[in-house]
Amino acid sequence: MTDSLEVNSTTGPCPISPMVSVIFGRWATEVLWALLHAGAMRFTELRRRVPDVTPKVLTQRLRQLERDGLITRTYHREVPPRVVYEATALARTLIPHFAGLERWTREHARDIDVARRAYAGPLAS
Amino acid sequence: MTDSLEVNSTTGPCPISPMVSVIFGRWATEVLWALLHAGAMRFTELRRRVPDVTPKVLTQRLRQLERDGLITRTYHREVPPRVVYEATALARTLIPHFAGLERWTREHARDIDVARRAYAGPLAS
DNA sequence: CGGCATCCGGGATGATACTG
DNA sequence: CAGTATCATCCCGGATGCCG
Repeated sequence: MTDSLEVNSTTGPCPISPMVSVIFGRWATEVLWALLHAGAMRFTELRRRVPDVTPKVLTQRLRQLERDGLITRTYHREVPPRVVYEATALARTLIPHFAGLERWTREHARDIDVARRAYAGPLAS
Repeated sequence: MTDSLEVNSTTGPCPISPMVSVIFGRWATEVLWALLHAGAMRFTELRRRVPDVTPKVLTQRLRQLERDGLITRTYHREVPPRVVYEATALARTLIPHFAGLERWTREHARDIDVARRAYAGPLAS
C-alpha cells in the first residue's frame, strides 16, 4: 500500500482548530475553568477569580462564550442589579478534557521549562 | 461542611492556562497536528498543509515551538538547502489529548453552531 | 456600586514583495 | 527553498466616563 492513502486520511486541515479559538482563546479557558469548578458567579467575583483581566476584555469574552452556548447570562433586576454567569451543560462536557490537560501540564510543564532555558536560538528571551 | 473548603481546592488560577498559550496559540495547534499526523516535513510542505499561514508567522511559530521543545529543526546544507521540522517525543504525548478534543469537536461543533445562529445579542455577527 | 461603552497606545498578526 | 523586510490591520489592555 502506498502512503498516499495514509496521507489522505490526515490531509484535512487540523479538525480541532475551529474549536481552539472558542475554548482556548485569550481568557476563555480561565473563565470557563472558574465557572466549571466554582459554579455560577457574578461579574465581580469572576474578576477576582480571573486576575489581571480588565473589565472590558472580560465582558467581550463573556459575550462570546454566551453566544457560543458555553455560558448563560442571567440579569436580575434588583437594587443593585445582579448578573450571574453560569456554565452550560455543553461547557460541562469539557471538564474531562480540561482535567486531561491539567494532568499533562503537571507532567510536562517542567520539560517545556527546561527546553526553554536550554534554547539559545534567535528567540532566546 | 462549608463550601469554602471546596473553593480552596480550586481557588488557584486556571492551572492549564500557561500551556494553552504554548499548545493552542495561533497556528501552533495546526502546525503540531500536521507534524504529529503526517510526520517530519519541510517548510514548504508545512505551508501546504497549514493553509492561510504566511511565511513570516509560520517561521515565528516554528521558532517558538522549537524553543519550547515541541519540534526540532534540522538544517541540511545542500543545494538547494533543506530544512526538516519534526515533532519531538514531548509533542507526541499530546496525541491522546488532541484525539480527545477531535472527538469533542465532532460531537459538539454542531451545538456551538446552533447556539451561535440562535444568538441575537450584541455580538450577533 | 456594578456592568458596559469609548478613545487611545502597543504588540501580535496578516499581505505583499524581496533575498541568501 | 526557506525564509526576511516592510507596511497595514486587528486585538488586547489602560484610562475615562456613562447608566441603571
